[in-house]
Amino acid sequence: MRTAILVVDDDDIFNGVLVRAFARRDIPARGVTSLEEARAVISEAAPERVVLDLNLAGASGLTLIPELLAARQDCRIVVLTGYASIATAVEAIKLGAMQYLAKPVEIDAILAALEDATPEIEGAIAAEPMSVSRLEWEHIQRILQANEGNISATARALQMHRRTLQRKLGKRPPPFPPLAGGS
Amino acid sequence: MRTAILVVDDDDIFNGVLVRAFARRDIPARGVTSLEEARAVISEAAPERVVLDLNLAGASGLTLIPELLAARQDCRIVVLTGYASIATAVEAIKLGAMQYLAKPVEIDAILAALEDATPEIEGAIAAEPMSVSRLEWEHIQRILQANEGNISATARALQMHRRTLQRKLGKRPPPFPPLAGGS
DNA sequence: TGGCGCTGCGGCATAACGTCGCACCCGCCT
DNA sequence: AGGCGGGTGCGACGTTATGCCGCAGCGCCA
Repeated sequence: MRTAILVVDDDDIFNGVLVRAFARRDIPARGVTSLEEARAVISEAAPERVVLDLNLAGASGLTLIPELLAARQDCRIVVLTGYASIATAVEAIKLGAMQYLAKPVEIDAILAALEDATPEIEGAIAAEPMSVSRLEWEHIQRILQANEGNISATARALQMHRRTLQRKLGKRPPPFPPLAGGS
Repeated sequence: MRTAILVVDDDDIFNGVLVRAFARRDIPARGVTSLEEARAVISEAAPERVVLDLNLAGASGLTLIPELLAARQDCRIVVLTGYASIATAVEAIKLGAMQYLAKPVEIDAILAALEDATPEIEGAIAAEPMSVSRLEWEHIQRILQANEGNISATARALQMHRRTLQRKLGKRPPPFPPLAGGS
């Protein structure tokens, strides 16, 4: 028997929507909204399937991936975030996540990613180049990643004013030109 | 002894820039511009380090990743593309690439990704990343080039207002970052 | 306990941007 | 010829974003 799907997302509303959507499909699911709660659930009964949000009240959900896999090797993790960036996507997959999806996304895509381990190799290549704003966002995320989330250090590396970086980070990422949920 | 870095990119100019940049650092490198050439090199002497572009004259460089790893398990692959997307990034990492970077990118970032087997972040930070303005400028030039100098078309592709593009083009290029050959 | 660095945020002057409009040129079609 | 569509350059104006101050809170460490 499979354990319930663990939904980790600090957005109460979205979290609820997900859990109920799973419930409607007779899939047991449990939602938590913080790293602490998540850890508690893990130590209690390591989940087999997890939907993980990256922005958990400032903390990065990324850190949870190794813990999940340590608790259960065959744990299937799908990362789901409203602030999708290539940098964090690469990191998440490297850490062992199965899939990385950008919100908004349909429940079915999440389920598919959770169930389906087969990646289609013949991934289509994007037709359009990134917009300048998107490129900037990706670049910032990458450097921020390299600096372990240190905003001041990132601002210095980017030769950008710290205040400006803060403001940029506070905003939503620019729309991604090509496909998102695909795969 | 390490084999030369294999650069797979159908953009002759960028390919040349990369190979020369490596040469300037006394790093042996060999550039090829097609999947066929790449396969030839692989069967001849499986490279240890590879810089792989995704858009190879229509074909996806993604397919080369399994082949490279089959030829040499410890092959280090860095995917580099001008048409980055989260979907292909996820795919590339799943297939075994070490890093996924969006053009334009600094040579140092490529080298750092190639060398850094361990997530030792310190090394990566050492090299200064491009400033956002410089990154933007490089990107604009690239797309402008692709559109044969057509400003209106470039503005559309970049989802930027034509007036804004004009103003940006009218200004001098942003302060020079660390990057070598102007690509 | 004070110093140091990171963080978040308010405020303000200035620069950049989005948007509209205009004139001009060029190639094409009828 | 005239009309039409597309590209280019540029002025003007209101709206945003940015650079740069400053302040307070927090964790860290000698």
